[in-house]
Amino acid sequence: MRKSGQEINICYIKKENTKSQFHYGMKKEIEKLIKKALGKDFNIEVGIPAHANFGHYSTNIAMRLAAEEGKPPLLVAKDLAEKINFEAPKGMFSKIEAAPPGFVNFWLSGEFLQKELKNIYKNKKSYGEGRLGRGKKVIVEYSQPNIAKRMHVGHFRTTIIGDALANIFEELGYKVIRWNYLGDWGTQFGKLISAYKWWGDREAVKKDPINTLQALYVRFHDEMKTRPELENEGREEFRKLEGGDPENRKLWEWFRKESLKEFEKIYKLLGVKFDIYIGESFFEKYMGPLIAELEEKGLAKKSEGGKIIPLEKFNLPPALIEKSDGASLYLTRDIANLRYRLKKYRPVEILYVVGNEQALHFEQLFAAAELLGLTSAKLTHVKYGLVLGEEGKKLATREGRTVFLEDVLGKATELAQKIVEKKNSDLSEKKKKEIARVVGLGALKYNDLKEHRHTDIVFDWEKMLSLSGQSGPYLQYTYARLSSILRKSGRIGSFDLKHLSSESEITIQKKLLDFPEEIEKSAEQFTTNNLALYLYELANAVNRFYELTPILKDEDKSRRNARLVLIDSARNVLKKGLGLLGVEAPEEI
RNA sequence: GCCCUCGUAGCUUAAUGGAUAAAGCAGGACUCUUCUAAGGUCUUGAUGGGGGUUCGAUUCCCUCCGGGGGCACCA
Repeated sequence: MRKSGQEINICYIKKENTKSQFHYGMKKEIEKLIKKALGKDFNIEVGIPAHANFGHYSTNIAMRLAAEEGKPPLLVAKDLAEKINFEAPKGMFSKIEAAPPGFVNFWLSGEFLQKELKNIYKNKKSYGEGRLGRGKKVIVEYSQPNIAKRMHVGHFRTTIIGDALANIFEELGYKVIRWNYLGDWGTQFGKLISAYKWWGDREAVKKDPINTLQALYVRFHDEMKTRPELENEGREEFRKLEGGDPENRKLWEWFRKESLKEFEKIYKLLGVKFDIYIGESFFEKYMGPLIAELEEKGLAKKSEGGKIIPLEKFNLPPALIEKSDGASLYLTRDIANLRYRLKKYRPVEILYVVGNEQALHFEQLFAAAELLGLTSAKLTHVKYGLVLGEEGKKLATREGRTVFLEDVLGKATELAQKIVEKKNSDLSEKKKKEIARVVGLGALKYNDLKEHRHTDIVFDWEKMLSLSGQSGPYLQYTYARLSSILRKSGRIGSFDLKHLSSESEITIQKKLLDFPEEIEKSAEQFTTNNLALYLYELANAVNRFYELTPILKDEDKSRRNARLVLIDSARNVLKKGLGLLGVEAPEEI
């Protein structure tokens, strides 16, 4: 994989640009309303307060206006609240009030919430979809496994974060290109070829390709400790490979083919798909011309036997693009890759979902892109924290200190299987097995996606396999229970949503209304934790609701059906939201 | 040494510069004759230290302390 900084945009702005670019949903509506009431353009921000007694929505604009106009904030807020009340569509709010020190708080009316719920219910398939990405392409690069190495827990993060972000952008109407940039080129393959020539066994590789190859690689590094000359040998083999040596080429192709087969198996287990598998080797043919061009334009120069792009003006160390032996480097291939993508696909944005440890590489890449005028897309390094070993240190393949993805998946499924046996032993074996798979995988994915991607994760079996509390299975459980109620209810007949006036019912209605904005936020910030938390809060509100409110037994059919509409809508949002996170929602659990 | 990143409850984490810092786990007390107890209810408990900007700072700036990662012939 790309071994593994703050997102870096192409203009070399160091800070993440997280200003709103999509905007759809209630906040946007209220912002428009305030603008109208204000009668002037002002940077208006509407938020959702932390406490229910401060309203459904809130704005601090009065305090900023007060500072500008030199008036008491609360007075400005009161004045503004009055104006908005006048401008607001009839029946939209039940209350708009000014609160000290100068907030304006908004409460949606029951009537309005009911109207919105009806919309959500009627458009259940499309609810959450945005249009802002229409006609635009985004390339999301993620997973990036290395040929001849087993995928480990580190790959899990890039793969599921990338997959979720791709889903989220798609939901907003973008055409998303899911790109698996394979680590299939570089000195490591010289080392591997060298190792194979020393100790390789054709039959053993055939039988168990990746494990055998990986063992060879680890042995090579071990032996290098006592035989340092091996290092040069590895480099030489890579140089030969890059020069077109038939024997090395053939070995490389073989290793690559076998590796891809095994990767496919894992992706199938993970439920992840890619549109394009183009790895580093694809760009080999562009290396010579690219380096020549960089030199011609005066961007690159010789240094210490190799060739570098000086990047002082970006306050960065020089970027090495050609080694003294003439071999190309990771960065060189990435520059070629970027140019290729921009030309062929014309994306508006490219996301590189790669660990924090590669921050410098991407700073250098983006700086080089600017020098070359490759500025037609916004480039973002979507960084994530490392998966550290239990002792809090980096897991390294070279030393053989890793936890493999397959083992994690297996263990999660096994644990889920035990729990299904205990909780739902009367289900068929086939169903139990399927539930164990979905729940085990859901637990792993949710556990990761619920944390901010910048956070380092210390590998911990127990936490990874958590099946209760804020977890994937909790959401799946809620979904399955709602499904069960709706199965038993039969067709929902006529209903009157006016019945949905209890506190818990209003909480759910309001929560459903926030869904589109949560998706938008995820896309703006390239995060999944907000969406994961949102779904948990929705599920929690729903669990509290049906815990105390029997739905099917209700004699009042109109009220019964209204409640069914409510939980059916919640069920659909849960399903769609989980789907965006790449988590399946089972009908039974 | 330079750069990136993180520091919030016993543990793992949330919080566009806002109002009473939010959860989960673990601990304690309840809760299944009632649509799945993988649930629900109650409860203990926190912003590393020091400055600054601001009406308001977990958030921005400076500094110190601490963890993790990176710094031209690996990817």
